[in-house]
Amino acid sequence: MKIASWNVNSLKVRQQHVLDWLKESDVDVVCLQEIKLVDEKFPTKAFEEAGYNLAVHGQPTYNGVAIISKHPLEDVRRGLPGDKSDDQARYLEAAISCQDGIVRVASIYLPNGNPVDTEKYPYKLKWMERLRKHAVKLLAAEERFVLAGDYNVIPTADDVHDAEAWSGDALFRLETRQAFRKIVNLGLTDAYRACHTEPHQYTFWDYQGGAYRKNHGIRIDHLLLSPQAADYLQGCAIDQYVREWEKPSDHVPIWCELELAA
DNA sequence: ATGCCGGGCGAAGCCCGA
Repeated sequence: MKIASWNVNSLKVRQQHVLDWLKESDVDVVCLQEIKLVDEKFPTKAFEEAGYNLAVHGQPTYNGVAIISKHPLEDVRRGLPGDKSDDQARYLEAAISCQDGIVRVASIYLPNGNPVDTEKYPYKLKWMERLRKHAVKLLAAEERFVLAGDYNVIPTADDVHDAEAWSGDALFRLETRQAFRKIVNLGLTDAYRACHTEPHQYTFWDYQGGAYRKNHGIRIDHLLLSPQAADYLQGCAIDQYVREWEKPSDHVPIWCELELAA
């Protein structure tokens, strides 16, 4: 089963990109972030006609996450537990069942957190702690799961073109990396790092200043696997070529393959 | 270079992203 994550930066603008990429990548499941749509405006028909099942947790203008799957979606959960006052659509979870078994998948759009001297940064850190607590609960079930998303976290200096320049940024500052490690160190596997050791592989390049041309990127989109899922990990890749399409998202898809039949 | 792009909203210019 191939499971992907992609921050599309507006599904309205990127709908055809997603349909084209689904066709050629042949992934089973893609977790989308920043769809920037309310549920009613989701292009349900286009994806259903292409043969996909959908779960959507939308919101006007900002945020919004979705899961698009060839296989049926069950036990859909909208929103990250732990704060009833949080109305930002950043978390969606569903169980995907195919003939070789079930994998629980979450689409995550973790808060950016900049500027760090505003309420945005503590919101990010609290959100990460809520995610950690939720991961503890998921792990207790001893199931296969993939937490896929735009984490807005640069895990190490190898995951950014200029670590010095990013040292104070909400995506890279020490507290952020510590909070991320607290999640990973519960026993999750960063699928990309489990399959690749080479540094400076990125999933995001800013639109500004020719960042893509200069390869000034960051690796912030991650697939975190439970031990039960990591046992079946066969490969992981970043589809960087999508960044060269006409009017691209600033993020590219990342996917992993679980060989469930093995 | 915390706004150089690019999107939303809505019809000009501000808010937001990373």
